[in-house]
Amino acid sequence: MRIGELASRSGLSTRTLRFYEEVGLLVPPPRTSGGYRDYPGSAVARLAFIGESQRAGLTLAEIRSVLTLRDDGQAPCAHVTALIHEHLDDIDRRMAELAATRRVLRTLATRAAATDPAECGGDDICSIVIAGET
Amino acid sequence: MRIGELASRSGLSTRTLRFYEEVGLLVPPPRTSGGYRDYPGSAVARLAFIGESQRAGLTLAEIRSVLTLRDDGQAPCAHVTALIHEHLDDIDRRMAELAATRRVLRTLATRAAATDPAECGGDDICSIVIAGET
DNA sequence: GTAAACATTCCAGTGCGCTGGAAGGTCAAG
DNA sequence: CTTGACCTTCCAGCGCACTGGAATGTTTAC
Repeated sequence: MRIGELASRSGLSTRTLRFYEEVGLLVPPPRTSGGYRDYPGSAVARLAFIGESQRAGLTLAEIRSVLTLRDDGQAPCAHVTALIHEHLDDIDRRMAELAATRRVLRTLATRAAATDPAECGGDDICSIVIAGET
Repeated sequence: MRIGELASRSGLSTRTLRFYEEVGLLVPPPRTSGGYRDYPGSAVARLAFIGESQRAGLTLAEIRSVLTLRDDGQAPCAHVTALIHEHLDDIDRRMAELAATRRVLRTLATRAAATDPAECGGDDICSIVIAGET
């Protein structure tokens, strides 16, 4: 199948497919006599795997590492399991960071609600963000 | 004060300070006879404001927009309040996304725990990520 | 007088996942 | 035979917040 068909079957652009080849996610397929890429049917499943892995938050580099193992004939189970747990930890960290930022913003929102714009204009830049000694 | 002193007082690098000037967060200060930047004391408070705004999750472009209002003599209260609420919404969206990704990963972790590496090796790439018809 | 610490400018790169344009070659339908 | 859809390569940029190096100039301390 040519790149356009693979694109519409996978929901990706032809540009993205060529990019995936460039970064090693897709094995360079054989070419037709005219020089067109000629993908095997299995490319669709490979792209589905890539998409699912992305939805799980894996980076392209990590996905490539899994695919490379597979292409070398090795079972990637252990590697995949490790990646999953790394990402769970990562997500927990990021959620904690977001929660902290959210607390900061909530404080500012409260302060904003209590601020009279008329009295805003002291020496500081913005008494909502950095509270003055009021 | 010269750039090195401002850097150590603010905890930023001299590179970052020059970068901040380049992107319009710092007003270009006067220069000494030797061509060195000569910052007013108020630059410290300005950088504190920038830092606090960043901790609240504002982008440098947004922070600049607040500072520009201030530099033009206008009270940025209303603008700041709007930014705060935009970011709160943004954070809620991102936390929901992270939670969704986390659910995907939890599913994969469960599947990984139930996967026997010995039987991994079918036609698919990884039965943890995309479950086969087991 | 000389060395070290500090400053200047300019250009360019980082990571991530694409996306865009230009200039051209190939193939099927009419 | 021409049109138009499809394909090719190459180079370049996005957004974000910096960071790095090179080559050079200034100030301070001894």
